[in-house]
Amino acid sequence: MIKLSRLADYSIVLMTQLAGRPSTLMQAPDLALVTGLPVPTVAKTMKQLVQAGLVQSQRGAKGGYVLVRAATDIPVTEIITAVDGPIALTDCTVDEDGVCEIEALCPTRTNWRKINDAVIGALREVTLADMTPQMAPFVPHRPYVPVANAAAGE
Amino acid sequence: MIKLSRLADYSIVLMTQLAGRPSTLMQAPDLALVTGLPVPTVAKTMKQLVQAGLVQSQRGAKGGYVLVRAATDIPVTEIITAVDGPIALTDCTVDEDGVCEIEALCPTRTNWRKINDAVIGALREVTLADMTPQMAPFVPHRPYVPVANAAAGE
DNA sequence: TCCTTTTCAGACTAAAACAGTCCTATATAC
DNA sequence: GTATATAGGACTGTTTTAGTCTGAAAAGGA
Repeated sequence: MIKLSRLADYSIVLMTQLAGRPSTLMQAPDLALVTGLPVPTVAKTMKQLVQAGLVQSQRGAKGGYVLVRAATDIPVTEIITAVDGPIALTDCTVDEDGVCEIEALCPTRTNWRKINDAVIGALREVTLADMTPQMAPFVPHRPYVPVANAAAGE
Repeated sequence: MIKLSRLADYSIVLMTQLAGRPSTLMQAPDLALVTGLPVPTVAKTMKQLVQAGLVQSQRGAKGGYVLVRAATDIPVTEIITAVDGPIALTDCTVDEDGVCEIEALCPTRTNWRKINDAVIGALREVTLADMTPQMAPFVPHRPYVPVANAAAGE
């Protein structure tokens, strides 16, 4: 079914949120609120994006996340790779010298690489900016209420 | 990591074997021998290729499998789809009307479809013939020995 | 300086997807 | 009629993945 992981999907959505509000520090709970994703999942994903150097983080009070580069400079391949690892349709295409145990019987290896490159090429054409259409004008201040209190308040 | 399933990979390998010996009836054990794959796995994969109409099967003694069309007429997408189902990078791209629960918050859906089409386009360029380079000239008659006997023979 | 807020790092658990195997039924050739 | 092959489906074990949780580190403000 050739699909990318759900986390990679999330990461694109999160990145578009950051892209829609350039130079605005957004915190994990904010992003969770805006995207509808659970906070821990957002945190986990953002972690990976920071490590990949796509997002800059600021710790501590008034912390949050910002894009490092402009959205037009970020191909979606880079986001996907950051979360899912290198794009490789088959195991053959991962290493130069195949670890493929049936390599001798698999004359299609070089052709796989061609296909792989074609897919990567198709993905590299698209930037984060292309994925960021109309966007809500600003970050709503979040009416964040701890669950326990919220339940008690009802 | 955007990868196709191992079964899809196998199916390409198996198809190239059939493509290399046009109009030759090959049996599951033969294909297993040539590819190095276990027989049950070959059988399972061939089953799906037959159902997809890519391969014709003949039951009974002297049975086996043949390609229905010429290798040049079979895009790899079709093989992959037969085994893995439709190519869909995200769940968004599967249906027309999204079943996506965060659809309202996901303005990237149409853009995903563009990316998806780009990938499919890249894959459609490649036919089975492109994946079938040099091939062993004929089907070796198989020196098939049941495992038990083989062990006893050693 | 201390306390609060927020990210960082890693481990852990549960669930889903997948590969692979096996058994029985059906069709064909001799 | 018997031997040989595929067809169809169910089943199991493994791997991958999603998601959660806990403690540590860093920054801001009182």
